[in-house]
Amino acid sequence: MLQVHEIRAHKDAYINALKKRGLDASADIEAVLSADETRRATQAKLDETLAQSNIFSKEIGKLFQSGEQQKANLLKEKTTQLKETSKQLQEELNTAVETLDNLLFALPNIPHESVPAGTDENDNETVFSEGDIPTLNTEALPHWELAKKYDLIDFELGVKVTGAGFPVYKGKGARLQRALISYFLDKNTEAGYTEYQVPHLVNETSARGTGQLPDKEGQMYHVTGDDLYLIPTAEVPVTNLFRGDLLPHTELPITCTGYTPCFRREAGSYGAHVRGLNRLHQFDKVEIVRIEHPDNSYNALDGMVEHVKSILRDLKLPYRILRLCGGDLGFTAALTYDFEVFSTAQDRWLEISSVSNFETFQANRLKLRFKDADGKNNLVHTLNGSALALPRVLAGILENYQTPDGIKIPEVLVPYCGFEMIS
RNA sequence: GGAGAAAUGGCAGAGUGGUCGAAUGCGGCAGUCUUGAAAACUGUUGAGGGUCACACCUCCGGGGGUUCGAAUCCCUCUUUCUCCGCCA
Repeated sequence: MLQVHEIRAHKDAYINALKKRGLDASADIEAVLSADETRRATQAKLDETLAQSNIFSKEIGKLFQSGEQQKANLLKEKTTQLKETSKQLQEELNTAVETLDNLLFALPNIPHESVPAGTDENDNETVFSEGDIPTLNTEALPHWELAKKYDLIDFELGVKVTGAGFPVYKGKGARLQRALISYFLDKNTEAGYTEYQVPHLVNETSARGTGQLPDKEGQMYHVTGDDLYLIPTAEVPVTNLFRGDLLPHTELPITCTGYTPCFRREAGSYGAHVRGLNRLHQFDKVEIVRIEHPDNSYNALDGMVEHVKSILRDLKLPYRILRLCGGDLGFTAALTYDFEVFSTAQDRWLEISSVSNFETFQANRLKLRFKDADGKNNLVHTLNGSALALPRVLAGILENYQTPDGIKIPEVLVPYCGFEMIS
């Protein structure tokens, strides 16, 4: 959520920045400012009324103590009107706050200056690429066929037990997946991230805190019986660990990693590109989260990018890094780098990580602040990224490492797998 | 699931209708003393809104109510603890 007082101070800058998202927000911004105006005016009136009635109450108290009952009763009558007024003003204030909040909730984060203009994924900017794309022979198979051939993943069984998009991993497929999770967690821990195991269901407040609500209401599985949401990413529970905190600046940065399954309804996104592991309702992901001093957040973002690079180098997968354009940027992000692995057999790029700086957008909702060296309280910057998302990495490995004799296991994973080859 | 107890500032812990944003202790910060440190002493030390700055307003788990006035009384929800039952 954007900060009102910032919008008040830099109205035009906000309108301009949002244009990069293809959004003409001038009317919305005006609405915010006028709602804010109303809120403050109402607040001031209410405060005045309460101040007056506080004065009366104190006087009445004194009168009672000195035994001047009659005078006290006289004053009491005076307060009835004030009570009525303050009750009314309180209601007005509540609606004013609600109006303002709803307007603010609807506004996305403002893009960082380096975000390229653009409307969709075609306008994303490739900023880096690395790794050789293997030349496969003509019998090369896409991963869903390899999965079947070597009995690694059973999609039909998942349909039977739950439904489409809930694959069942088995044998060496399950083992390879577990190996990847362990390897990612170890790698992240070595880089200084503290490992967490967190709940896979979150309450509404948490989902609002990181911005999944109200923006992505339909994307999450909602457990209505207990009013909880299945997490779409570990970002939600992990970041919310710190919701409401006021951290000493000496504790920054806070760095976390965690493995969780992720649940996404993916409503309406069926089609040609969702075969196999490409798009699932349940998948595994290892996430990294950083809580940073605002002055350091972009350094930290670069560091996260380098970290993810090193994982992909370890795995020897060909990949590229995109800087998302304004139109493709997520609601809460100021700057996002997407990592894509080239899937040779499918001849297309698969997104396997998304690394973002949210600046104060989440922190504002989370009320997550730090106390600066001079004793002032400020919002932190939050960042997160996948390191990494499992299914498409698995797809990339299966497809790029296939040989006529079977699938080779990337060297770094052999100790975790306990085998070198799937055949 | 049943019965009972509790929730107060960074922590511990007083406060049962007015002068309480809240005693006291610990911790934190600043100072005195000291070559420096410790100890001792002195001062200071919650958050949000609002204002140019003050004033002022709000907050004692959340929400609602009684009252001129609520940390304190009532209702409700949540959480924690103890006991019982059940159980990976």
